[in-house]
Amino acid sequence: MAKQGQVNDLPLTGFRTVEDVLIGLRERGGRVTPARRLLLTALFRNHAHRSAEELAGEVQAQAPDVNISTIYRNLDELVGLGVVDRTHIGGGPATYHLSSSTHGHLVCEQCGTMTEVPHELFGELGATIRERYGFAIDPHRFAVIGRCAACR
Amino acid sequence: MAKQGQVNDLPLTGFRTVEDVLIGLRERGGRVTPARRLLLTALFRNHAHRSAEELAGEVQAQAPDVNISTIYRNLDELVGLGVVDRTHIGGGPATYHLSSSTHGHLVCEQCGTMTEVPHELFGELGATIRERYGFAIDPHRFAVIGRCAACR
DNA sequence: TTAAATGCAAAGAATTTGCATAACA
DNA sequence: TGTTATGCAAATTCTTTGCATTTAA
Repeated sequence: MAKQGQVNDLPLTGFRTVEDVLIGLRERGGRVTPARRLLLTALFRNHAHRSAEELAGEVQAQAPDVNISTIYRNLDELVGLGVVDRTHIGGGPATYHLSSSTHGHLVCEQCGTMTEVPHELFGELGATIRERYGFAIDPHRFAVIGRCAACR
Repeated sequence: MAKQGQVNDLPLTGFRTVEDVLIGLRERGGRVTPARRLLLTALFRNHAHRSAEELAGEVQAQAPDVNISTIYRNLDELVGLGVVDRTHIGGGPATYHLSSSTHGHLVCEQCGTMTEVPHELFGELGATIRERYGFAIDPHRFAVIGRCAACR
């Protein structure tokens, strides 16, 4: 059984709206609460990377009583469901944003297999490279050469 | 003037041994202390990514009185000097390791220019990809396609 | 001698957890 | 009604900082 406050964490895919996610959540045994709806609304409002504290601020603008621990618990849940991506930057707080479906590729130099991986994986790298070298990664032509699990 | 406990932080390059770094440090107005020598010795012993706490443990095996705050202060200094790289993984503690000179490439899809960038930039990405997909990036064939500063 | 480095303790920031209460389904 | 979710406070983990003391040069 899942521990308290955590729904079945199989990936939740194909969502497009706040209500989509909430419905998926309910189908998995979770509950639709005001805090969850407000958090998702904040996340859907824009795709910027925001800290738990920033998201809490946005939620609290509507519902001042929502505690930051509730934000953390719900973010953990959404990360587990694949709805949200978490990124740890520098020494600062983790940032969260809706996971996107764009992707990069892992190309095996041995068998040529191409594995799609979520574009988010490269997000931080892309930002760093742009900053330091003025080099813009082409997200649609992003490929990494190496050896796949099968060939190793 | 640099604040207390911090030497001139221009990059310190071309070091190969613990003593190299210590000499460079002294030339910049820093001092050679037992704690620094032990920390560098630990870092040079292997290139694994280790947390401040793990490094403190190795130093304390020789000199039990060295405090973790001294480890943190010296690591900060070495990072500033370019001798050590710091990586923030997951939610856990930062990890440190000697900076290496190996590199990857940024290939411009327009002019074909190839820019070398320190391999460390890809370190975290490589670890993540290996973990999640079992895919091993070839560090010598790591190339990223995009558009260079000049062509943008 | 004197500025830099250290030890120690305390503060800080980010996140997690325990538990009683509230509220979805 | 029976869990699940929440609020609140306290605990944890990692890191930084203030200050008196020590020490390298």
